Amino acid sequence: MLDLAVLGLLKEGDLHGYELNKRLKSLVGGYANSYGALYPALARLERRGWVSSTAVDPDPAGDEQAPGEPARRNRRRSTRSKSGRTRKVYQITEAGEDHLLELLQEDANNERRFRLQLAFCRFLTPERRLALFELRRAHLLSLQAMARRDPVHSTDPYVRSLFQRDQERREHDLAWLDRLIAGECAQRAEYRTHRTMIDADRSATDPGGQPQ
Amino acid sequence: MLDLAVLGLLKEGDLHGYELNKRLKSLVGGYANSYGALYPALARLERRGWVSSTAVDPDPAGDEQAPGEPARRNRRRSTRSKSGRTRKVYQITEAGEDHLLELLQEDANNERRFRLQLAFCRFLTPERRLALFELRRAHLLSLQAMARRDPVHSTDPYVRSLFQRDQERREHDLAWLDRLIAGECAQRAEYRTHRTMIDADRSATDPGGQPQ
DNA sequence: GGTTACATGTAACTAGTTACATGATTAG
DNA sequence: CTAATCATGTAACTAGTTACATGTAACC
Repeated sequence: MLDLAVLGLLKEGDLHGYELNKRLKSLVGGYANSYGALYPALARLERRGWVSSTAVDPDPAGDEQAPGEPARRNRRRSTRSKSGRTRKVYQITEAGEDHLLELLQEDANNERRFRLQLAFCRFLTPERRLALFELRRAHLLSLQAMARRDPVHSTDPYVRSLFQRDQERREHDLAWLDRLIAGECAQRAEYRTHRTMIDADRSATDPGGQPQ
Repeated sequence: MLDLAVLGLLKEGDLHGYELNKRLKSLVGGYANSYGALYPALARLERRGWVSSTAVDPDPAGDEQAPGEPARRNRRRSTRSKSGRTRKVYQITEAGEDHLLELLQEDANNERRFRLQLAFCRFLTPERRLALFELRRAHLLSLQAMARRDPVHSTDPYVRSLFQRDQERREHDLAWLDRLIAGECAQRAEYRTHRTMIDADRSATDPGGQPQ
């Protein structure tokens, strides 16, 4: 799961571990500053060839930075910015990008995973993205069906309140997902309309087109 | 976490592992039929003296059953009901009940744990129950504050949609919790009114009582 | 001169899943 | 007779947390 998050964040741009962790915290709702998971994950990703790393000196003789580097005099504050020690900046590899696309499509029966998949689903093709949403939708529907099949037996008010909240949450989630799906379809329709208009333009002599 | 769920369920009545797992499935939203976690947990709980177990033969020479046992002839279907093999029925011990009360009060910053705490919070005193709710409320408020402090930077529509859902969920959850808390306070007020009436009855000569 | 933030990492632990092994009983 | 359900368990794995170790540099 961390793999998905890390690869997704690295696809947006190169980062070092500490910075990755900060972004993870805001991305995953209430994620601990759990370096104990992140650094081993980065090492693993590198071993498997999905990311590569570059040691970056805080006081750089390094010249790998952007070509329009600020001049020497304000380096001490601007390029070093803040860095206690040498950082390891990670980049995603081509193999890593392929793997990311795989991770973005699997399952969707896991709340946390789907959250990450959604956060990076823009990297998928529209078709695969829609498939992901539909998969999640099917899962939510099956949960809802299960809940309806065997309703709460308990008479305890706290348990009943809990289960009612669950149901409201499921319904809210489904409505939200449906809006996302509708958005996808609208986009697709827009694209198709656009293409149709171009087609019509290209062959203005055509009389009917497709029915409906 | 399983400890909490198991002790809570056993406090309601003696159960064997297989049955426990079925109840867990409905209690914890979408819990796998994960015997690989349950049976080791039961063994651990027993080692620590929080539960004790009794082997129950499916074709009982056993006489531990309720005194009003149905007669011999329909035993083969009614008392055995369904049992492929010898079951191990677990009971909660006194030490286990103490431990359960501890588990019911710790933290509340964990979604899944709080779910279980709520499911069994009826075993707490009203004071401790209210304290639990307030703890959870404080946690939700801090999450909300955090989200407000650094809002979404991303312009990606999927990410934005995700974070908006998060906020709606937080608000819905808080409102729900507030209703629970209000319920607790109402109960307390009811009790106090009741007691006051009794007090007034007992000493009808008393003129003022406490102001307000 | 102490606290906070930057930066990387390890070890031990918590928590749960997946897959397997085994075997009895019951319903179709 | 075969599939499903009942019933208990183990082993290997996935996933993440907590606590520790280490050191720099900026902020007040």
